[in-house]
Amino acid sequence: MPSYPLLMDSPPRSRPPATLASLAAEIGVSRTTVSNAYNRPDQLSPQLRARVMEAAARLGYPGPDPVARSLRTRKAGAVGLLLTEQLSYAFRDPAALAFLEGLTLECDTARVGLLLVPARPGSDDVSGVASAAVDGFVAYSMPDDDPHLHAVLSRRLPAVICDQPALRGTDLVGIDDAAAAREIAEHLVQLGHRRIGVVCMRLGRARRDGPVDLARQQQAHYHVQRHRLAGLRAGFVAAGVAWDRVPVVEQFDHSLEAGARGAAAVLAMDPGITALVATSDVLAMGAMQELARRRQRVPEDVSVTGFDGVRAALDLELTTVVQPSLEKGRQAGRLLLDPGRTARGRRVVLPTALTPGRTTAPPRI
Amino acid sequence: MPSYPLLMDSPPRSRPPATLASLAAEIGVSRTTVSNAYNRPDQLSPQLRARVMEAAARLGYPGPDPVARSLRTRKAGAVGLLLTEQLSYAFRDPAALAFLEGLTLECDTARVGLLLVPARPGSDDVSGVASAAVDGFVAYSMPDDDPHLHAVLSRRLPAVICDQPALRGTDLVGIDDAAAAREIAEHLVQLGHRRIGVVCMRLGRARRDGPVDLARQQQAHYHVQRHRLAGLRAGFVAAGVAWDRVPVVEQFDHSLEAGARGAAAVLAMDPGITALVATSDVLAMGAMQELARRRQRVPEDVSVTGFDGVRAALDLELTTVVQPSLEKGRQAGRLLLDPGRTARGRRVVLPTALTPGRTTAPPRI
DNA sequence: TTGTAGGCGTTATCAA
DNA sequence: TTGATAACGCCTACAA
Repeated sequence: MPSYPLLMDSPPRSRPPATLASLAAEIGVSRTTVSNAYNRPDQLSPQLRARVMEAAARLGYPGPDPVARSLRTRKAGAVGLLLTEQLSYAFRDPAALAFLEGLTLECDTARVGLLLVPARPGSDDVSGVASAAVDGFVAYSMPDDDPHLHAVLSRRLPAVICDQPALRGTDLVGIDDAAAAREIAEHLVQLGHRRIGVVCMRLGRARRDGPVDLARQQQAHYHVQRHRLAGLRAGFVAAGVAWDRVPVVEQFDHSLEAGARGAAAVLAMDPGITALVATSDVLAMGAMQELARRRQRVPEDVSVTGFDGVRAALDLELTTVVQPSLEKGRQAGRLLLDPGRTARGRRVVLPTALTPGRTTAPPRI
Repeated sequence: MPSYPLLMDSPPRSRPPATLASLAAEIGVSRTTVSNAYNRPDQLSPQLRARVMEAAARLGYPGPDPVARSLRTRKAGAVGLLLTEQLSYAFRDPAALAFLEGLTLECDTARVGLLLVPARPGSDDVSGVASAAVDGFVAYSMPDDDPHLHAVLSRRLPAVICDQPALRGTDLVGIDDAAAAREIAEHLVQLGHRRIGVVCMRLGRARRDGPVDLARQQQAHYHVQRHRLAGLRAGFVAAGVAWDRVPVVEQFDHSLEAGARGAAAVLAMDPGITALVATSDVLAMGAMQELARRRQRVPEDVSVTGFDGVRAALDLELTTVVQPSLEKGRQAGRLLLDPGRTARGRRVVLPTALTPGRTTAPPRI
């Protein structure tokens, strides 16, 4: 990597950087006047203001320091976004991206920045949360035992939790995961499926891949997954399926590859399933790749369902539940940025729609 | 939207929020001691520290205020990212996403947050830049006349510019756009193409769609586009192509639809082209959709090329130039966060690779 | 229209 | 090991 220390054209670096006070002294006016020149131009004669600005340019004064201003006004002009994953990871999940897009939309109109706060799942270092200069937080899909989340809550700032977990005293945005999952179960039951398998996303902070027993399903720290599994179980049990015989496989990673691995694990546990339920579209699409490798046709040999309704899944005509991910982001932003924000504990539950595609059909024979 | 003002379980709101000073007074120690309890635990007897923390919990003191700390230490613990588009837009561009991913990777390891600073193309309101509490900025693909960019430069903070524009005194990360574009031209020339059309991205801040004359090509405020067009021109002119006969169509939006419209416009200007060059993969993929609608086969009837090497394009086996978008983000982050940062005006030029796919072939006849 | 002065909450420095 | 003091740079009543 070439590195040319080129000619500096930055202004005289000798003098200490100009401040509002030094600028005021320079032109022989008060600090108030300089402050007003920036924040209340109408409180000033145009000539005086021009003089101030001219001097500012001359001395290289970049305008009032945002940090000092924040300290004084008690406003940061930014909101923090807490993501469960290493930041770079979130950008790989289409549903998370849609959420982010919705949130930024609201931040744009409210004229506030969005601070991405890293929250590595393995790390208990919450300094990123503690040191974030923000007016509030949005927590996106965090497990209920995540220290970063609790660090957010202890900051005593406005907070909106999206998807999970359900905590008293903060605003919530989400969907009815259990009901939506149950619809999937009923759809498959109605088609005639009784022998199924499930691939779900991570249920806790620790890396773990493989079969999940009922206890772990019910104790999952990711409420979304817990509720989706509960919904599936309710739907299938109602149709007489013995849930303890249903292979449920957890995948820590959220990727096509993980979906493929999950499908393989499920098939190893019961090669005779007629339907494979995934708790996300990404996992479902990965599962379909695995089935293709095994020359199993979808839906003739095995039906497959997803969850989320991401673009790629809809293009594939995957049977899935469509949820308004972008709208979730918007609602989270609105709740947080709502100027008349007084009541806490508001809940926004967004609608979902079971969307049958071409990946589900009656079981063979 | 249901909205339940539920039971507040927030602690006593009567008292004014605790501060380091009030906490110190409460337990009868100095502020220094409390500060040390948080920042230099080893400078304290364990018992005293325990007493401090206990009192903090009791009074609901959330720890040192990040803004006040920033003011004192002159460190914000965050970097700002300036994007040319409404934030929500950037999340639709795979190359921008890859860049973002690379940048966040570096921010993660450096333990700093990333502040997304909105910079609407139409707006001249640079208050978002002026009020960003950050230690430095990364400007991603901004036009050279953008007021937000100049606001960044006048903040006198470390700044790294990615892709464009080339400005003395700041660090730069990019690729050799002209050379890469010229390779595309030479590839097509070698195949035998002499009658071509071009769809390019926006060349200025104002919305504009349609044919672009040479003057506008050479005055484009987006350096990347300017250099790519210059590279194409150089390559084709060298082969005897009369550039002023080549239809070049600008598209303000960056989407598949825009690519389709651009292709349509080019074909309207010269239905006899044998190759269509797009200055981004997204535009190229949109153009292919338009060609498909017209029952023009690629590459039999028309060859198509892109630029960027995004995943979807490579899956389609589009002939394109692959550039290391994620690596650009990393390099930008490194340059900015480099602790030994003294020299300005460093330049990092990353390699590109012309990657022939299945969308280019010799012209028919 | 302009100026005075106090304080926002913290940390660095130096002394005890 | 602990404490006193002085900034950090700004905003905003209030007064002139």
